[in-house]
Amino acid sequence: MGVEKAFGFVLSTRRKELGLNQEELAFRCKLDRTFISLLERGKRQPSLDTIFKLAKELQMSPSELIKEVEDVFGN
Amino acid sequence: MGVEKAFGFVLSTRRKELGLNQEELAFRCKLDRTFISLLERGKRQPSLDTIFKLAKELQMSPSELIKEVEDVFGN
DNA sequence: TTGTAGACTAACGTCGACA
DNA sequence: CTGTCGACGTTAGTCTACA
Repeated sequence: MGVEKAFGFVLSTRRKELGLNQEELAFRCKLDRTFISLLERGKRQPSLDTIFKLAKELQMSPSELIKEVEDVFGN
Repeated sequence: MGVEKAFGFVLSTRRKELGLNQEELAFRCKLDRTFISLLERGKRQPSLDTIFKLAKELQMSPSELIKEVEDVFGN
Protein backbone atom coordinates (compact mmCIF):
# COMPACT_ATOMS: atom_id res chain seq x y z
CA MET A 1 0.00 0.00 0.00
CA GLY A 2 2.80 2.40 0.83
CA VAL A 3 3.21 4.22 4.08
CA GLU A 4 2.22 7.57 2.49
CA LYS A 5 -1.26 6.21 1.78
CA ALA A 6 -1.64 5.08 5.38
CA PHE A 7 -0.46 8.45 6.59
CA GLY A 8 -2.91 10.23 4.33
CA PHE A 9 -5.80 8.18 5.62
CA VAL A 10 -4.93 8.86 9.25
CA LEU A 11 -4.43 12.55 8.61
CA SER A 12 -7.72 12.96 6.80
CA THR A 13 -9.67 10.96 9.37
CA ARG A 14 -8.22 12.75 12.36
CA ARG A 15 -8.69 16.19 10.79
CA LYS A 16 -12.38 15.54 10.20
CA GLU A 17 -12.79 14.22 13.74
CA LEU A 18 -11.67 17.61 14.96
CA GLY A 19 -14.06 19.40 12.61
CA LEU A 20 -11.26 21.18 10.77
CA ASN A 21 -11.05 21.82 7.05
CA GLN A 22 -7.77 21.54 5.14
CA GLU A 23 -7.30 25.28 5.05
CA GLU A 24 -7.72 25.72 8.79
CA LEU A 25 -5.33 22.87 9.58
CA ALA A 26 -2.78 24.20 7.11
CA PHE A 27 -2.95 27.64 8.70
CA ARG A 28 -2.41 26.30 12.20
CA CYS A 29 0.55 24.16 11.11
CA LYS A 30 2.00 26.93 8.97
CA LEU A 31 1.85 24.68 5.95
CA ASP A 32 0.26 25.15 2.56
CA ARG A 33 -3.32 24.03 2.00
CA THR A 34 -2.43 22.32 -1.28
CA PHE A 35 0.25 20.33 0.48
CA ILE A 36 -2.26 19.05 3.04
CA SER A 37 -4.37 17.97 0.09
CA LEU A 38 -1.43 16.08 -1.43
CA LEU A 39 -0.58 14.42 1.89
CA GLU A 40 -4.15 13.25 2.47
CA ARG A 41 -4.24 11.61 -0.94
CA GLY A 42 -0.90 9.90 -0.37
CA LYS A 43 0.80 11.80 -3.16
CA ARG A 44 3.48 13.25 -0.89
CA GLN A 45 5.39 12.21 2.22
CA PRO A 46 5.89 14.37 5.31
CA SER A 47 9.34 15.01 6.76
CA LEU A 48 9.99 14.57 10.49
CA ASP A 49 9.42 18.26 11.14
CA THR A 50 6.08 18.21 9.33
CA ILE A 51 5.01 15.15 11.31
CA PHE A 52 5.63 17.06 14.54
CA LYS A 53 3.76 20.14 13.32
CA LEU A 54 0.74 18.14 12.19
CA ALA A 55 0.60 16.03 15.34
CA LYS A 56 0.52 19.12 17.50
CA GLU A 57 -2.49 20.60 15.73
CA LEU A 58 -4.19 17.22 15.57
CA GLN A 59 -3.92 17.24 19.35
CA MET A 60 -1.93 14.07 19.63
CA SER A 61 1.72 13.25 20.20
CA PRO A 62 3.87 12.52 17.16
CA SER A 63 4.35 8.94 18.39
CA GLU A 64 0.59 8.47 18.71
CA LEU A 65 0.16 9.75 15.18
CA ILE A 66 2.79 7.34 13.88
CA LYS A 67 1.23 4.54 15.90
CA GLU A 68 -2.04 5.00 14.04
CA VAL A 69 -0.17 5.00 10.75
CA GLU A 70 1.47 1.72 11.74
CA ASP A 71 -1.90 0.18 12.57
CA VAL A 72 -3.39 1.20 9.22
CA PHE A 73 -0.23 0.20 7.38
CA GLY A 74 -0.17 -3.18 9.10
CA ASN A 75 3.51 -2.77 10.06
CA MET B 1 17.34 22.45 19.73
CA GLY B 2 15.44 21.31 16.67
CA VAL B 3 13.81 17.97 16.21
CA GLU B 4 16.55 16.84 13.76
CA LYS B 5 19.13 17.07 16.55
CA ALA B 6 16.96 14.96 18.84
CA PHE B 7 16.45 12.44 16.08
CA GLY B 8 20.17 12.28 15.39
CA PHE B 9 20.93 11.62 19.04
CA VAL B 10 18.39 8.81 19.30
CA LEU B 11 19.55 7.24 16.04
CA SER B 12 23.21 7.29 17.04
CA THR B 13 22.55 5.95 20.53
CA ARG B 14 20.30 3.14 19.39
CA ARG B 15 22.65 2.11 16.59
CA LYS B 16 25.56 1.77 19.02
CA GLU B 17 23.40 -0.20 21.45
CA LEU B 18 22.96 -2.76 18.70
CA GLY B 19 26.68 -2.83 17.95
CA LEU B 20 26.21 -1.66 14.38
CA ASN B 21 28.40 0.80 12.51
CA GLN B 22 26.94 3.41 10.15
CA GLU B 23 27.84 1.40 7.08
CA GLU B 24 26.14 -1.76 8.30
CA LEU B 25 22.98 0.11 9.30
CA ALA B 26 22.91 1.94 5.97
CA PHE B 27 23.21 -1.33 4.09
CA ARG B 28 20.36 -2.96 5.99
CA CYS B 29 18.09 0.06 5.46
CA LYS B 30 19.12 0.44 1.84
CA LEU B 31 20.25 3.97 2.54
CA ASP B 32 23.55 5.69 1.93
CA ARG B 33 26.22 5.65 4.65
CA THR B 34 26.90 9.36 4.28
CA PHE B 35 23.23 10.10 4.79
CA ILE B 36 23.21 8.17 8.08
CA SER B 37 26.16 10.34 9.08
CA LEU B 38 24.24 13.51 8.24
CA LEU B 39 21.14 12.31 10.11
CA GLU B 40 23.10 11.45 13.25
CA ARG B 41 24.62 14.92 13.35
CA GLY B 42 21.24 16.58 12.85
CA LYS B 43 22.20 18.02 9.49
CA ARG B 44 19.35 16.36 7.65
CA GLN B 45 15.77 15.28 8.37
CA PRO B 46 14.30 11.87 7.56
CA SER B 47 11.09 11.49 5.59
CA LEU B 48 8.29 9.21 6.84
CA ASP B 49 9.52 6.36 4.69
CA THR B 50 13.06 6.66 6.04
CA ILE B 51 11.74 6.70 9.61
CA PHE B 52 10.00 3.37 8.95
CA LYS B 53 13.10 1.84 7.34
CA LEU B 54 15.39 2.92 10.18
CA ALA B 55 12.99 1.80 12.90
CA LYS B 56 12.79 -1.66 11.40
CA GLU B 57 16.55 -2.19 11.45
CA LEU B 58 16.83 -0.61 14.89
CA GLN B 59 14.44 -3.32 16.02
CA MET B 60 11.77 -1.00 17.29
CA SER B 61 8.44 0.22 15.97
CA PRO B 62 8.36 3.60 14.22
CA SER B 63 6.16 4.97 16.99
CA GLU B 64 8.64 3.82 19.64
CA LEU B 65 11.42 5.52 17.74
CA ILE B 66 9.45 8.76 17.53
CA LYS B 67 8.54 8.43 21.19
CA GLU B 68 12.21 8.47 22.12
CA VAL B 69 12.73 11.50 19.89
CA GLU B 70 9.87 13.26 21.71
CA ASP B 71 11.43 12.47 25.07
CA VAL B 72 14.81 13.85 24.04
CA PHE B 73 13.21 16.81 22.32
CA GLY B 74 11.14 17.56 25.40
CA ASN B 75 8.03 18.06 23.23
C1' DT C 1 35.32 3.91 11.22
C1' DT C 2 33.44 8.38 10.54
C1' DG C 3 33.15 13.25 8.67
C1' DT C 4 33.18 15.98 4.84
C1' DA C 5 32.82 17.75 0.06
C1' DG C 6 30.73 18.35 -4.51
C1' DA C 7 27.58 17.19 -7.91
C1' DC C 8 23.47 15.22 -8.93
C1' DT C 9 18.11 13.50 -9.06
C1' DA C 10 13.80 13.28 -6.85
C1' DA C 11 10.73 14.87 -3.65
C1' DC C 12 9.23 18.31 -0.09
C1' DG C 13 6.81 22.47 0.52
C1' DT C 14 5.17 27.26 -1.22
C1' DC C 15 2.32 30.12 -4.03
C1' DG C 16 -1.42 31.84 -7.24
C1' DA C 17 -5.17 30.50 -9.91
C1' DC C 18 -9.32 28.00 -11.40
C1' DA C 19 -13.07 24.48 -11.65
C1' DC D 1 -14.36 23.24 0.62
C1' DT D 2 -11.28 20.42 -2.03
C1' DG D 3 -8.48 18.85 -6.16
C1' DT D 4 -5.51 20.17 -9.56
C1' DC D 5 -2.06 22.60 -12.25
C1' DG D 6 2.36 24.90 -13.22
C1' DA D 7 6.22 27.12 -11.56
C1' DC D 8 9.46 27.61 -8.18
C1' DG D 9 13.17 27.20 -4.14
C1' DT D 10 14.77 23.99 -0.74
C1' DT D 11 16.09 19.70 1.01
C1' DA D 12 16.09 14.42 1.12
C1' DG D 13 18.84 10.91 -0.52
C1' DT D 14 22.66 8.92 -3.82
C1' DC D 15 27.36 8.47 -5.27
C1' DT D 16 32.46 8.94 -5.54
C1' DA D 17 36.38 10.27 -3.19
C1' DC D 18 39.66 11.62 0.44
C1' DA D 19 41.54 12.62 5.15
